[in-house]
Amino acid sequence: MFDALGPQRWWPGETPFEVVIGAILTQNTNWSNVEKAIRNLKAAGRLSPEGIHELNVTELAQLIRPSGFFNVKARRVKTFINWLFSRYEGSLSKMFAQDLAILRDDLLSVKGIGPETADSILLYAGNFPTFVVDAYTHRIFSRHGFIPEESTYDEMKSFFEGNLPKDVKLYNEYHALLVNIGKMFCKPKKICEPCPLRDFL
DNA sequence: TGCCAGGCCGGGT
DNA sequence: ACCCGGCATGGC
Repeated sequence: MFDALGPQRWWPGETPFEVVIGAILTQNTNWSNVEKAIRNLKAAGRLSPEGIHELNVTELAQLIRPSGFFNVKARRVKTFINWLFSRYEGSLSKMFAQDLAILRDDLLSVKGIGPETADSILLYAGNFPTFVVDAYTHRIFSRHGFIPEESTYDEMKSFFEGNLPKDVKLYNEYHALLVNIGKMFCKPKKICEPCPLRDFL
């Protein structure tokens, strides 16, 4: 895949905090919509833990409106920020100073942060070696018979971590390539025949 | 035009 | 323990 597509410049966030917020906003959402929401936050001078902490949920919801599901996401972002302040004094650096396994469980305890969002935060903002599974990963590998269709998130994560060297750069690039390839060739109700991905896998 | 997007939660069975 | 609807904007 890498030979065919090259490096993906994945998650072009300027700061770890921007990546974290993007990870929540992009839940089941096109990235171009998320970019608009991030631009709004930036333009309003609110793209920081303190900046968001001082907003109420309604104000935040208006700023992130283009990202869709803005009411739920505003609550999720606020919940995360409140948690960040109560647990890590509002500091991502302190948060990322935790051990991987502990921090992952910690993140999963925050309402609105599921396994993919947690792993995205850990890998793309914190540079931890944790593999990110998403809908494309599942679709591509189950359709090709590498994993059962009914695999759980953690089963798939273990599958990839068990078959790949534990390497942050590799995990980063691999997930990015899967998503971008999936966008082109692996839609939910359009099964390509023959599948162009055969050669990659 | 309908389909799709880098999920997750909560309620009903 | 599953299954399923709700959440909502924007691009093609």
